[in-house]
Amino acid sequence: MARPSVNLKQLAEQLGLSQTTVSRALNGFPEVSERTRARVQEAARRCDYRPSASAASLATGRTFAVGNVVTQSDGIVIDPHFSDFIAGAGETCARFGYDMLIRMAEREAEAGVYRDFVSRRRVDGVVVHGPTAADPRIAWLRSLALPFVVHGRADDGKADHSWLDVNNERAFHRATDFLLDLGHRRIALLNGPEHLNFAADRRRGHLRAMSCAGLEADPRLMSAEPMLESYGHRRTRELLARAEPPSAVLCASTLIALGVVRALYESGLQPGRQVSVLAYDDDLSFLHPSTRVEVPYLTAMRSSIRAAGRRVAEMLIERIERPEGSPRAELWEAELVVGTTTGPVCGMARS
Amino acid sequence: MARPSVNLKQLAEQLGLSQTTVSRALNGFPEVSERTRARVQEAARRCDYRPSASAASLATGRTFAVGNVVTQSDGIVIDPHFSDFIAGAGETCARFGYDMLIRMAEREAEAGVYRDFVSRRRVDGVVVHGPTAADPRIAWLRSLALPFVVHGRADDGKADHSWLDVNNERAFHRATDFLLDLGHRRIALLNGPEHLNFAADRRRGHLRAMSCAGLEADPRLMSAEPMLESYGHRRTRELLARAEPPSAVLCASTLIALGVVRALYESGLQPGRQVSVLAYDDDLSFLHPSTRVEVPYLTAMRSSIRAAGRRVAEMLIERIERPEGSPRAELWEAELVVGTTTGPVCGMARS
DNA sequence: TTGTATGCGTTATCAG
DNA sequence: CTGATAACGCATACAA
Repeated sequence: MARPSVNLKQLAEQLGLSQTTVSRALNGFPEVSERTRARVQEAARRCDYRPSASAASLATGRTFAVGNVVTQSDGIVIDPHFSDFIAGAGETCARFGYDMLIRMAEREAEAGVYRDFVSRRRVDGVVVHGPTAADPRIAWLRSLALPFVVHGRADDGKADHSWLDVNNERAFHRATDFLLDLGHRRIALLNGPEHLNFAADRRRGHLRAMSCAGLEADPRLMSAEPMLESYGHRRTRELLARAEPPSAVLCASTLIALGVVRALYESGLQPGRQVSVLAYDDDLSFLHPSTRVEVPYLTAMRSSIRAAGRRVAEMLIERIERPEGSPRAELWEAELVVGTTTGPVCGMARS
Repeated sequence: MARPSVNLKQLAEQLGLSQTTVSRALNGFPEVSERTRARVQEAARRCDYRPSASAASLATGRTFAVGNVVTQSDGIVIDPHFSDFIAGAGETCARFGYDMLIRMAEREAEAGVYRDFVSRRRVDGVVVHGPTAADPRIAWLRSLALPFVVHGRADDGKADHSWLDVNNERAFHRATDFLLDLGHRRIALLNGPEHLNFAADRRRGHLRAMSCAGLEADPRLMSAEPMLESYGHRRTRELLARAEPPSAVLCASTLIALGVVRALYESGLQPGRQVSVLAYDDDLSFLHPSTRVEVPYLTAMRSSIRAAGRRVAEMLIERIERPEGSPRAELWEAELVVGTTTGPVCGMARS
């Protein structure tokens, strides 16, 4: 058992003051004299006094922790996109004196976890990850009166809660336009799981761009799976084996793109030459330098998921600390970064 | 503000019992009659009663949370290896009713975070990540009497605390032997940062294997950097540009290996033909299907970091719940998985 | 087998 | 400006 340091009572005794005064001095209450405050702060520093989190929490109802439920429904658990988001959120939390609480659960148990968070007063608020169409979690959280911010959009974003999302539809519209401008017509879409709103939005953006150009998207060129390197690899091999292979591949993640590139090379093709590759780039920190280099390698629509994490945490803390304020919504635009993996349609893959 | 459900007092009143009896019934104390217990449990379920975490924590001193300090000293923050470990630890924690607390901090502030954890009674124990030679954190934690388990080895593993590590030295010894058996002599090592023990151990294993074979390792073929895809890519291009390029590359991570493979293909070389690639494989879940296939792609020394996370959390919870027990230490062996990226030395790269 | 009383370490209310 | 005193919600030593 870890033994704590001094507590408020001991500190007060040592100073010859009451606990009340010491508490007020430390918590920045205005009515305490400057002389006393200085003396108290000095003593607190000397004794390395810190208030017990559980005692403070019991007294105030606040925990200074934000919850994150990690569901492990599909085989994959914590994917790198998620952990980069957490890294960003963690930065903000640390800055504001909050901790991040992570709880793993089956997807069906997620409602129970929120209830648990509230009944046991474990967190002050939560981040909702991976919203789906008509996501039931929104209603649960509202009925629990637990502050929350959605990373992504639920209820088409018109709901009365805070959210932050990337304009995925426009990002994939633009990405498709870019490929169309290069002369590509047979464009494969390697999307993420489309029960998730962000992936559905991306698909819609792609389809809109195609139809705006008077083209019909070939459903056989579209797929939706968890965003793994192996998905890009396997799917690309399948696509290349067809009678009419695509001349361009649009990927929902740089991880997928790595697999696509690997498969292309294995088939003796060069990305940007025979087949163009364009990916959505979450600016993952461990792939960072692949994209953030002098001459970008991968052509991509980019928006930092870590920055999103930072901002979402800010929004959540604001909801927690000023619940009377109105919810905020932000829609970020991804930027197009032109690298070397895209080029005009040419060669064997001409359609 | 989230409004809680019923508390113990209300539940007791409702049942016409004392808080004590209700508490005991719920916590499985033997002295309560079965009839009463059943009645209490039924009522608790009906009211969805859950004890307040802060109140319970204040009364017992336990928090049912384990801490993880994430330092962001180098640019990279949460790398995928870390998050996969967390996923494993999270599984165990969930199973035992613990939550994972994540706090981000600068490396220099880590000592302060542990003190904060203890003084404010925020967690019951912590996982120590990325131990270095003569890691000061061990002493801090011991002096704080905070239960901890090290993922990796500190103090050469002879210290009086629990730890779990992979036998990195042997893994890289074996990996090197495997390449030597294939006839490779010029072997490049793309290691992780060598101030971390695991990387230092890997280097040692590699060097030992070389010297056992009567060979001298060429320091110009060895490098140590954060384990990014871009590192593998850039470094491979450098190596290939030399007068005497290596015929084999030994990587500290599959992420690095992906970059190596990409660079090889860009140079018109095929992994397993002109240049062999062997990686340490943490069995990262999002790369899982690339490596866990019928015919493995990448030749690798494999040990699941997620399984390590599961086991470390078990060990930590055991330390927390039975501090009088003796610490445990486990050294896991990585298994060799032969894939297609290695082959006998041949062609241009013959040395 | 059940109940009473007290402590856990803060914060907050209300006097002075 | 400062100080008693009462919550906060649970666990537990001690009585009955």
